[in-house]
Amino acid sequence: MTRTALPGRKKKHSKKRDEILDLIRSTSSHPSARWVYEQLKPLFPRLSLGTVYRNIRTFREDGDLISVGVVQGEERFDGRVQPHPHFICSRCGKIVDIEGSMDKTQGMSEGFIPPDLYVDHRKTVFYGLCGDCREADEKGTTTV
Amino acid sequence: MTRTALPGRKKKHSKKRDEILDLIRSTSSHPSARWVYEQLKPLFPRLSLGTVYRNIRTFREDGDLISVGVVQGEERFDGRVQPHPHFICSRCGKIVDIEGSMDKTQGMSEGFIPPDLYVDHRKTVFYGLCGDCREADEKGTTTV
DNA sequence: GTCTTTGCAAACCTTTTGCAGCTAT
DNA sequence: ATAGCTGCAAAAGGTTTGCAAAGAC
Repeated sequence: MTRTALPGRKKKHSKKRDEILDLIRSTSSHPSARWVYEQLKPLFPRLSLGTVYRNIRTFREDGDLISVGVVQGEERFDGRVQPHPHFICSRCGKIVDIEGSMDKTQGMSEGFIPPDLYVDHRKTVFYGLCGDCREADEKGTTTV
Repeated sequence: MTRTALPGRKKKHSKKRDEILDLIRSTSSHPSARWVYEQLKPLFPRLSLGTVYRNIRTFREDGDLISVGVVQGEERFDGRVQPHPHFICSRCGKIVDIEGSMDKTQGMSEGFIPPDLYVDHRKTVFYGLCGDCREADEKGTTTV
């Protein structure tokens, strides 16, 4: 699902669009739209935030990226599209990829899912404190 | 965590606050703040949306409810606070509780979580189509 | 030339907040 | 009387959208 391009949609090439996807794919920071915008703005002084939002939306519809979720009010994305768990720091919002296969289809048909529900995929997110925030906690130097 | 009441906070009794929590606890619809507001507005004509938001925030800080996540732009809550998986319909946003213990601490220390990350809890969400939306799909009568 | 993409700004929506008045203790 | 709570309206902050200009084919 979400793989079908809209019937009459034929894309034209766009440098900015390419850069947006490349950037998201090249980072492991699980960026927000604003972060992408801020990174690319120096390269493309005429870039606008709306363009970033529009392209990210299209990428998601096309399956070129996935949404990790909304963290502290901002939606965060991941260019690594194969399902995998994430860790999110409850304090600073940092997102870390977790290695593991627990997000595969396995475990989906174990019987506790009502039969009228069609499951397409699952997301697993671990919450807690990242190293930096835990250190700050121990020192009492609350950073965030 | 999120169980500690703020140092100098002593609550006074409030009928509206009680009703808000009771309502959230009594439904399995995993409501949004607005839904709660709309349900209670007839009972309390002077209820304001801000009050609902304020109380829900406090409940979450006190561990009286949990956030399931942001679905179609709205945050959704659950009065069933013990960890359990959820199913979210990608089309209509319906949320269903899933029975299972996969959200317990088990699986958290299986080695694939970097040691500097302190994991407090995890969330598992299944995505797909609920029965109604799947039916609509089959009939071609797209409802949502 | 046609259709897509973009910049810009306004609009949208959910959530938060300031403040004055009200309520519980 | 003193704190906490609420209504109201405004503000905030992220995301979407309308439209005209620019770009791709």
